[in-house]
Amino acid sequence: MPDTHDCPGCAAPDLAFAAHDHAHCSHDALERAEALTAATGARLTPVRRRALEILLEEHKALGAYDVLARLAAEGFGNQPPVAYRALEFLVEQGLAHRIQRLNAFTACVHPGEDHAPAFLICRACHTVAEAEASGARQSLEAEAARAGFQVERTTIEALGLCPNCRGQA
Amino acid sequence: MPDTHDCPGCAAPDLAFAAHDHAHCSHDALERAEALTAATGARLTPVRRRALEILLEEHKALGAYDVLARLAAEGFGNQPPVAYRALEFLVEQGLAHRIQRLNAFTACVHPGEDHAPAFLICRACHTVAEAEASGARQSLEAEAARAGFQVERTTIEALGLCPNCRGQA
DNA sequence: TCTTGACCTGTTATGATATTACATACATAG
DNA sequence: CTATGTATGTAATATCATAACAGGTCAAGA
Repeated sequence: MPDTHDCPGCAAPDLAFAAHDHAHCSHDALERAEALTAATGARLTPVRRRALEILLEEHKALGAYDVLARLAAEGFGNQPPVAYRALEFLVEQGLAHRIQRLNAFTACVHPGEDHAPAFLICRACHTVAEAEASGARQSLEAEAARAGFQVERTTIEALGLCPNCRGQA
Repeated sequence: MPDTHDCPGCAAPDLAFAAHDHAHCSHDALERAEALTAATGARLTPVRRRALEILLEEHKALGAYDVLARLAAEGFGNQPPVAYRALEFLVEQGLAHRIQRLNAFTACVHPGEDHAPAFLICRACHTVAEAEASGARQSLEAEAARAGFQVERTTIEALGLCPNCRGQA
């Protein structure tokens, strides 16, 4: 299993926006997913695995129905729960994330590493990058603590323009 | 028009979770809303004003259809766009916020003051508190800048337990 | 005054997202 | 082999959101 230094997500915070060997990038994530689920006993079944592969194809967020259409075309069930269940599993296992702002899902770029992700969503090309949010998360927790609030889950997302689309505007 | 020191939102970051004179709190927000819209020329029409009053009744987030039902019962239109348009106006004017995690809306507790809000959402009682997110937002911007990403809008939300519900668990 | 144009409200229709409930299949521990 | 838990498939429905168009109001300018 690769260590942290091999993790493309960690090595390049702007990974999603930069040209890179995406085949390697997604292959790596898939391998990690297999290792992780094997380690915890979670079952990465064919639908689930395929759903993850679909999310890994691009650094974008896909709606459940987009994923569903792809799965259905490949012979899996064609009703919404098929997609929602697979996606829910991936999110629970930390293999994918839900982007609240888009009601959509994106593959995690460094599964298995404890991380507090923030998402950078380009409104022009719809690329979604996963950035480190530990600083933001800490601030948020501190503010919450002031109000006596106990944080369980956080949503930290930014909408804007990625470096590529900025250039074109 | 009251200055910052009269603002209940600023005075108490845990306002929503604490017992307080809510009649004064919501009345105050409504007054501010009137002053603000008058100042900018925006039209706080009857539906819009009523929608804001409905949101101000509680420190919770209401779905568009909840607001719609209330409006319809009072003689306004009963089709979705009626609610969505009023809510959209309120959000644009900074009089309400959209809570992405809940697909719902909540009244702003200190309209008119430039602020970067974070939301603390209690999963037990569904109270939504507006906290200061300038620290978190700064961290997020810094991280985004590292990737060359230009932030336009942020979503910063925490789901967890409010002080009251924590005690009961 | 009349007209124009901007904006607001209402309604119909539809689209997009998500869940509940139940039936069937499949793996594996006993 | 069979009981149990878990995964998958499907039907039906609930929930959230928008497009498109019609009619109303109001104020600015011809």
